[in-house]
Amino acid sequence: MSRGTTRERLFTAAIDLIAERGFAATTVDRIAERAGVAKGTVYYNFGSKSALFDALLDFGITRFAQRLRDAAAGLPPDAALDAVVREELAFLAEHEAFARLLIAETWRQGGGDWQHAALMIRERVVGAVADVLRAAVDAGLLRADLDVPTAASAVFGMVLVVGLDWRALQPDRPRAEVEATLLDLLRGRLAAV
Amino acid sequence: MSRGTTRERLFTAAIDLIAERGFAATTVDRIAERAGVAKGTVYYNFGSKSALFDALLDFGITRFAQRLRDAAAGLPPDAALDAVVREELAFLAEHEAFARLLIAETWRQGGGDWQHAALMIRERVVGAVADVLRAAVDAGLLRADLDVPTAASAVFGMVLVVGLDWRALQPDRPRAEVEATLLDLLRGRLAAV
Amino acid sequence: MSRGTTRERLFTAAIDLIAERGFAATTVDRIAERAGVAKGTVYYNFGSKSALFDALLDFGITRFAQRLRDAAAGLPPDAALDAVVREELAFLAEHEAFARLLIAETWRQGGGDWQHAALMIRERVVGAVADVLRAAVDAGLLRADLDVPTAASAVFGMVLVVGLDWRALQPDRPRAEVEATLLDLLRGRLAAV
Amino acid sequence: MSRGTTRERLFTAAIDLIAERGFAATTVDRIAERAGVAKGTVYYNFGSKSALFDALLDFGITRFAQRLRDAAAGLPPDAALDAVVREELAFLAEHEAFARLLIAETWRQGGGDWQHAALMIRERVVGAVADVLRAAVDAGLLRADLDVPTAASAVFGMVLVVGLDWRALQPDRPRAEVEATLLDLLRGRLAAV
DNA sequence: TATGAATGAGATTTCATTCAT
DNA sequence: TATGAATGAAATCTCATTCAT
Repeated sequence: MSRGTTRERLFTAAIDLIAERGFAATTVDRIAERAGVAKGTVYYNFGSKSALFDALLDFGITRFAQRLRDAAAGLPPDAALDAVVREELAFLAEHEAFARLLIAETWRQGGGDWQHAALMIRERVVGAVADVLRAAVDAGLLRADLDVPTAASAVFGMVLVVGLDWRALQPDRPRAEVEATLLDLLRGRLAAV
Repeated sequence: MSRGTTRERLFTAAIDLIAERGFAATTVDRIAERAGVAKGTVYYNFGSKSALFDALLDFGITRFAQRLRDAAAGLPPDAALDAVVREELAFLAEHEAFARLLIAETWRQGGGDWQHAALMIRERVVGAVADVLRAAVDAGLLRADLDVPTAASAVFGMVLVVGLDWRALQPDRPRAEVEATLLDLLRGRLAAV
Repeated sequence: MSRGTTRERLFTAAIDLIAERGFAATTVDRIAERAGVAKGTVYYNFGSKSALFDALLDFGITRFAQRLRDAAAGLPPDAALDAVVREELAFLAEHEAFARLLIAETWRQGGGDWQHAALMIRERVVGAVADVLRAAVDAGLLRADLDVPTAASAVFGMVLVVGLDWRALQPDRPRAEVEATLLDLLRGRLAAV
Repeated sequence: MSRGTTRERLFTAAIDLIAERGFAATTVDRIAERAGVAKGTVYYNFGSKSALFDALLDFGITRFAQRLRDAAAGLPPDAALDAVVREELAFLAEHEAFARLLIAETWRQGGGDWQHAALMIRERVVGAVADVLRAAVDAGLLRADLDVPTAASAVFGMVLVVGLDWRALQPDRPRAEVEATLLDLLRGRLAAV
């Protein structure tokens, strides 16, 4: 089996398991078992459990950010914002396990390497949202004095939490409904009249 | 040292450590060490590591929910929504470690005990937000067909993520600025004109 | 069981086993088994396998050096030299396992902590021999220009190697005979006439 | 690359590493890495880690013993003893890593394979010293009742320990000085007058 | 002749829990 | 009410060896 294939199998297995139980509670034994390889293979490929986690986080974040950028590419600013929100929700639904992992392992403090991971999230995923907001500001669609980083964080967080709650509490609900509520909220269309 | 004092010291120590490393990665040894007591004392007072965590979560959530309810109490619906957002942000700033713990340990699945904890969050904290939204709908301030649970989740999540990013990335920024951006976003005041 | 007792039992067990197989080939499992304690107890008391080894080396060297000093104490320089040689041989016979460990694990290079251990040997055990030689020089019994450190190293090494070969190859030979050959060699009494 | 070259590169790498860390603590991975070949190449050439070690020990000991015999060949007994000591010291200086390996891995017991290696040392290297001593006894230069095996062990050990201490502690000291002290000690020329 | 990904047995280490004091 | 030495199950990690290429 090629090295690449093995690494991907381990990624998939690890994402699922870490999402379910968390990083610390997921054993290398189980990751190897689910990937269908020997335990030593994890260490041959990644060196340590936490190196596997780092690689996996990097892999997932890169894909996530790229998805958001691709969704917005070429659209006018107002449509781009809707597209980014839609795409984030779609990604969460598709990669629910990774989303759980992201929210559970990201907001750490002090723990050395985790700080680094947290910054990666901000820079790459939230950054994609911020870029769209900034383009909307430049196009005159949003207030010129908008606090873009905070707004990007707010949009990203709102969709993330709503997405996870949706999957956890009402998984049978159609995505369109959840999406509509989010877009209404975002566009200020909550008022009664 | 009184029992109450010992328990409180253990609470504080556990919150800090779990916020830093996560529940599974926090050892009873370190909790006891930071609290300045012997390891056996943890077991004498709480019986087990997870019982300590449950007690701590219950304690924190009760306070958090009560703060949100108190903030909204007696206010007209529109002012109540602002007040709840303000209070959530204030609580996050005051109890940053607990907030990190909350976001890190809540969205788990399959873990058995964790499901229970997750529901407690939803029912008690997000419930406080939902109550305010429902009152606004009843008062005709918000659309009658508003998806209240989703909106509550969105509001709670937006503030939570923005609050943690604020503390992590720009701790010196005045709370008023962050608050203003959040309220504008919530009230649909982002449009350029 | 008191902590002191447990540590001593682990020392004894570890010295025997490391002498037989070497440090790296001796498992913590076997050390614990021979000491009659659980494996975790080794870690509770010493923190790591190599910390146990360091403690054990320090313990053994301290005893060894003290035995040599005590043997020479109060004797005139010429008798002191004989006494030190006799005592070194006696110690090797009594603590054969520790002697094997000493010779096997001491002359390492580069490996970080081992350098430190090697210096301890030199400073404390060989130092005891050097002190006796220096006293003999001062008393006019040995050449004033004697290279004391090298001579001390030579005397120590000669007795060490002879002692280990004796135990390994001819364990039934009386110590007196081996001792006599060593003292003759040392005193320059090998010549035919 | 020829087979001979590969084997030599592996010898050199293994000697250095085993001298630094010991046999058990030296991994086949590191040997291959330092030799600049793939791990499988070690197995292709030697079949196993211990076979590599055996071959290396045999190679080194053969050379060592031969050097001692060559140095003594054709000399009168008294000059031969000096020559053997000088040559041993020279060999240690040239092949310091091998000497460390020798002293570290020789005095084991119970290890099964090691017993064999230990006997090889005794028979071949110390045997060369013993032969010279026996010739001196036969020539009437040394006491007829000299315990030749013990004396050979003593001479070999003295030079070995002094040589390693010299390289480890005072590598810049000229060999002639160390040599002179050893020969004086051996010839009983330590007395003050 | 050489490679290096994969293995799995066995090593070191961790840590929640117990219990005698 | 509190302690901390001891435990042992279960975790992480190592590494000699194999084998398809």
